[in-house]
Amino acid sequence: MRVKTNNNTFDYTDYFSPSSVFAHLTKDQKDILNYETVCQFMKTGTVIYKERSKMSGVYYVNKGIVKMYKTGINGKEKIIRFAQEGDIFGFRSVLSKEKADTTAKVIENANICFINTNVFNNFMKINNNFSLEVLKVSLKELGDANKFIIDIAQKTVRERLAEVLLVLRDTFDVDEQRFLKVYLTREELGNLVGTATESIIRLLSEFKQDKYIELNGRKIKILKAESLKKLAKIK
Amino acid sequence: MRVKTNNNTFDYTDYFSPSSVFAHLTKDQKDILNYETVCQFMKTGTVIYKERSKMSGVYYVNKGIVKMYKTGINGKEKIIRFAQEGDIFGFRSVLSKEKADTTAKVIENANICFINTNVFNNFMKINNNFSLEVLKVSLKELGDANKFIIDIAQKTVRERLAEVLLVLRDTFDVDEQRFLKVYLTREELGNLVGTATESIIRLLSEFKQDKYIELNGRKIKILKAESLKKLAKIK
DNA sequence: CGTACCTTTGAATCCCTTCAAAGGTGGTGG
DNA sequence: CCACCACCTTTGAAGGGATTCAAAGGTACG
Repeated sequence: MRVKTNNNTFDYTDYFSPSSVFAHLTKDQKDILNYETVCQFMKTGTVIYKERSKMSGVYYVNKGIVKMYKTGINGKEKIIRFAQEGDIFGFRSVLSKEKADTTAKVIENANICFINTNVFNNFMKINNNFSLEVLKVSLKELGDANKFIIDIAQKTVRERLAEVLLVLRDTFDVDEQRFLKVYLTREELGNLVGTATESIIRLLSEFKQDKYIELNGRKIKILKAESLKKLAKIK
Repeated sequence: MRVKTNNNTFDYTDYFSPSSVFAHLTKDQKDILNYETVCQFMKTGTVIYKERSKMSGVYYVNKGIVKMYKTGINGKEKIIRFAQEGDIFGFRSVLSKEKADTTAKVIENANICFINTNVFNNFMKINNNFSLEVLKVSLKELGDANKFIIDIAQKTVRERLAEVLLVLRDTFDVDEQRFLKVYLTREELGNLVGTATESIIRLLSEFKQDKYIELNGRKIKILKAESLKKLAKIK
């Protein structure tokens, strides 16, 4: 893939992650993909695309973390999902030929690749294995969304926060000191759980007092996963 | 398709709706599908499959309405979506090879068809047009789910009910007297909106007093769609 | 070293749930 | 055809979880 350098030239570097959907392309198709893909460094806070914008292609996370969120009443955001190394995003809009229904924003310095709609759609058309793999990704997202709907509809904020912490651990893993490898502001946690920032703060400090978690600024360490699981009422 | 009769023999009847995903099969594939499909009358209340059951195929609604719901805390249900004439359901679990994540229950006398996993998966494998069409359906469901998540996270129950009424009208249309063509119990409306039955009752009677809607038992007529839209804060 | 943003705590308010109880409706079987 | 039972609808009242507003303290980064 082509990676933009500071002086606007290109370097040709790594291939796509073997766990990404692109692993299911043929050798020739991978070559085309690598040639057609343009990657770019983006620092935390960069907006990749906005809700209701027209999409001209799909994105691939080569490195870093991106949050996808929808803006609701009073400009309050709801984080729908994250994309990290090896994930693609933006394909829902491209495939359904609709405008973006979320905003994508970098929350950890990232290297983001862009794949043109034509290139992507062509792969979808000519490579059934590939399109089935993309289908799998969207089914996974659909399953997650369904699960979240019942959680937010029926669980308390406390239960949802406990569950979100466990999900974050499974999604982003932990570092050597067992801190979650994703650093969210209290507000972002609220936007993820679907509650007010203040509620997150109160509950986090409650979890800390109960020794379920350890806090260090935005870094969170889960101490008692089992207790959180019970609290979250996870079956 | 084969339709089971009372004395356990089969009648061969109608083809699939031209608006269904199966319209994208080839003539030969349609013949196979029609031969392999078994349809059956099911009356209101019939459970087609339960959450966590192993799926052996996908379903097609030839007639009637089916609700898909998840059971949460205290056995309280959350309706995730409906399937009506021409819709397929159960494919998420079949394709992702997972157990069902919802229960499917008939809420209006229905004729439901069953298509074996092998048959369905084979079509997915050999007919790219077809699999892209199934992808489209799941993308639609994903878009709806994402939209619902922000609604339930940020809107009040009143706003959500107003929106749900409008969505029901768009989904099921109205009869000659302009009543919604779907009859839900107050409890089901609650399970759809994500609130208590009593809240639905209070709000419906409020909407009625405000002349936004007309009620006749379970039949609902929307009188002022624009007012409901404004109330629902729909962009 | 100052500004912008994030975090924390307190207090008041409210939307919604829950519990309880009564009234209504529809369908089934005698 | 009517009675009875199961289920659904309605209304009232109390209680609580969560939001909102406000204000102060903390932190990071240019």
